[in-house]
Amino acid sequence: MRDREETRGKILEAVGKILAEDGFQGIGINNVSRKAGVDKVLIYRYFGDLPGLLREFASNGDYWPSMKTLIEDAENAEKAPFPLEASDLAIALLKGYIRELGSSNSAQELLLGELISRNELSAVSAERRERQGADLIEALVRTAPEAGKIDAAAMAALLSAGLTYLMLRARTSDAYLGIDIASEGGWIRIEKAMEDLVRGVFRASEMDDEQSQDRRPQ
Amino acid sequence: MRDREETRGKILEAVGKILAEDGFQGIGINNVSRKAGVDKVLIYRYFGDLPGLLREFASNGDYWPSMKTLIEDAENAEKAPFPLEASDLAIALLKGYIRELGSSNSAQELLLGELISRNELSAVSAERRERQGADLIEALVRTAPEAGKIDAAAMAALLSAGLTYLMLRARTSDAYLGIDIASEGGWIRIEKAMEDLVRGVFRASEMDDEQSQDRRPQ
DNA sequence: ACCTCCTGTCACCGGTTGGTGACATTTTAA
DNA sequence: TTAAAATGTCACCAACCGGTGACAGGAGGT
Repeated sequence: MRDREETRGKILEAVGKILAEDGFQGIGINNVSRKAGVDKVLIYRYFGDLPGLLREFASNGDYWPSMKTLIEDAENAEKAPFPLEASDLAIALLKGYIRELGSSNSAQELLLGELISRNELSAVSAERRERQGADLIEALVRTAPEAGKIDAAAMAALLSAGLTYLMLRARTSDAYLGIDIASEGGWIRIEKAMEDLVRGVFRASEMDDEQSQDRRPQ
Repeated sequence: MRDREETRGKILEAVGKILAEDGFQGIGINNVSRKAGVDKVLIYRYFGDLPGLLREFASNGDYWPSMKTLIEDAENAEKAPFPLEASDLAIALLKGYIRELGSSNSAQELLLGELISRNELSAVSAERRERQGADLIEALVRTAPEAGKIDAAAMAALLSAGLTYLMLRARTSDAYLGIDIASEGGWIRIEKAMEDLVRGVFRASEMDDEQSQDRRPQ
């Protein structure tokens, strides 16, 4: 009742809870204070204003699933019987991304919020994820150098963007372009399509190598 | 001043204007009435309530760029010197989609609105576009039957979803996964990546054909 | 001329938003 | 013990939201 840090904690906790339950748009001074069981004037005292609260939440909260485990999982899988091809690694990363994103409502809300408006929370979270994404690409090219021949970043961007959109879309629609994105079966089709696209582009790049230059590296 | 139809027209027109200028979230009774120069009570009289207004607007307005011209353009291009491959047609369609979507702020707002919430407007527009999308896939498979061997719908869904997300994302962010989606150069990379992915998967599907069965159709 | 219906105008409702000033209580330091 | 500073409480603000009731004026039909 008289502990500043505890009160601050309850407020930040409430922000996280609202983000996960009510969604990004539910985050407001009145709603947060109500959910935290705290007078809203304390929010102003401790965080300045709403943007300040969001800024604080963005830099402290662990609202985004760790991409580190995603990379580690994929790199561990690389130590499988025979070395994975770049395509396998890329596919593993993208499938991991689907899994992580699909299981975190907060992450989905955050991504949605980033689309809707620029604000303190979305700016910080976007910037943080941007860094993680760069790490991901870097990890891909590092462990599978042949991925460097193609514009892996642009393809990863396009495919992960597609997966992201379909994930967000499934929240309000059942179908997209005839695909039943609300069902398990629809997502199996999407994963398969993603897999075929990735494999196809790597195989095509190999073919081009054989045609254009006779000696192949390694 | 005493013409019901004219007033109705001004109201619907204002909805379209708000959609294009202020965005989806700006559509509200008070805002519409202000923009239309009409007392808001008339909106209630002529359209019932806000959902009713949106329903009316959704079924009358031409807020979505015509996909028909998109298909026709692609099919006319098919009458080029030598018949286009399925991959060329698919790429042409997707590039057309980028062009159409990129030039229509209303369309972008509508897509954003569909992500945010289910309401009368987003429901109708989503359903209408769903039909157009099915036409698109149908046109693709019709003019290029070899596309039927792969899950063209799932791939089209994934790729167009990716393009859509990046387009919406560019409204609030400058970069995505290191790609500068706010610049022309970034979009050239994205288009190129999309092209490589599509070509790759078609070529891979041809290779599989040659391996699995010796006689190829046509 | 009368009455009715339709169009348009205006003031108002309860509820929400982000934000502030004044004050009581508690904790801490001198 | 006393004074200052931090913490918590409450009432209030203007601006907005979607929605409604009452009323004025004009048009058409009888």
